[in-house]
Amino acid sequence: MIQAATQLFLEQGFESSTMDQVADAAGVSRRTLFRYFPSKVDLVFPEHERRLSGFEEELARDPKAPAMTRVQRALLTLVADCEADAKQLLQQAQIIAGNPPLLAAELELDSQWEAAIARTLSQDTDPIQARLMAGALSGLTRATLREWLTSGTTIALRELALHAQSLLIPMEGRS
Amino acid sequence: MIQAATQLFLEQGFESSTMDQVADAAGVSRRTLFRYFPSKVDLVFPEHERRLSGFEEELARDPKAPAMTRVQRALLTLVADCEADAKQLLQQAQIIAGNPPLLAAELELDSQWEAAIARTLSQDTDPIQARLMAGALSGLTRATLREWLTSGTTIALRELALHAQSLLIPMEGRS
DNA sequence: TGCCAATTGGCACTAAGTGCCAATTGTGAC
DNA sequence: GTCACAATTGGCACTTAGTGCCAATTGGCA
Repeated sequence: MIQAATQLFLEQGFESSTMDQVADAAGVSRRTLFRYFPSKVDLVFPEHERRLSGFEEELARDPKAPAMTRVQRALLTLVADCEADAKQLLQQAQIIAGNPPLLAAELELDSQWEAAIARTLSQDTDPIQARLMAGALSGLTRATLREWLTSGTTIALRELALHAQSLLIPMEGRS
Repeated sequence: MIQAATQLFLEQGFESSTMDQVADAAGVSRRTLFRYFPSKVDLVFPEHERRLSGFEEELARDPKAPAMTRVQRALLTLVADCEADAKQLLQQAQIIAGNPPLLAAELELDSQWEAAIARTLSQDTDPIQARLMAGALSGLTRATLREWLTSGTTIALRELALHAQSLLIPMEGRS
């Protein structure tokens, strides 16, 4: 279904494709389509849940290390995960481009990273401070991924992410 | 219309209030309501446009000063503007609470600040760096405002905003 | 083959949002 | 006052996302 939807969205845009069309293209009834994807936007972010739980696993790993270190590591893993799906994410970006509701949906999904980061950082520090840092880190990472995507995924994502982190955590272990 | 809508949303929730009800309560036809507020969510963020243009004016003022200084100043002005509307923003937060589509809409509006910041910072620095910093700053400010709102607007917003900025721009003129 | 559970499909319904045109209201000229 | 004109408002019909309900189909298994 995702494949059919993606193709349709790329061909004629997200707004102008109806769920009827997607259902037809996927060879399934409209009702069934809605059972798998409760909303139309869910068709655009199929990998999100998997990526988020991978991110949270990485945050939980090695719990004796400082929270900030784990967060940095998890963000780098997340970014590497995105890099592996470059092609799909580029398509996704193309579908989203200039579509306010989709953009909004993406931001909301991103904010789940922020919440996970905040939870992790709270283990080591004052919760307020933790949430502020989480806001900055997720904003930074969002911007990093956006740069990477608008470059057509040509720039070195990991290097950019490291650079971004250095803006917030001035001096830290570089390899 | 906004008043009628706000009251309805607070009483029975955003989802379960229909545009028909809002139109009735506002003493206007459904069609007219949609002319003033093209979408239901627009009823929840009536001050956004005004606040955004105030923010952009502030960014443009005193153009000879360093871009980062202007951004910091504009964010403090924005925050002060929010503080002046505390009551309304608290209601807004209550309406939004736990409502994914509204949350998403809010994030999308916030991302316009980010874009404005990025444009301003680009005047002084490398655009990529500018957009990364804009992501961090807007994430930080979003988190700051969220803290303030979840505290019931009891904490000192300006102080928290200054503290937040100090996370990203370690040492800078404090008053 | 017959039974049971799970998946799928059909149908009717609500509600957001839009286009179109008629009705109403306001405004200035005379 | 009233006529003409423009702008605002309202009514209506339509599309589409999303949901609830129940019947039909499918798949596994004794």
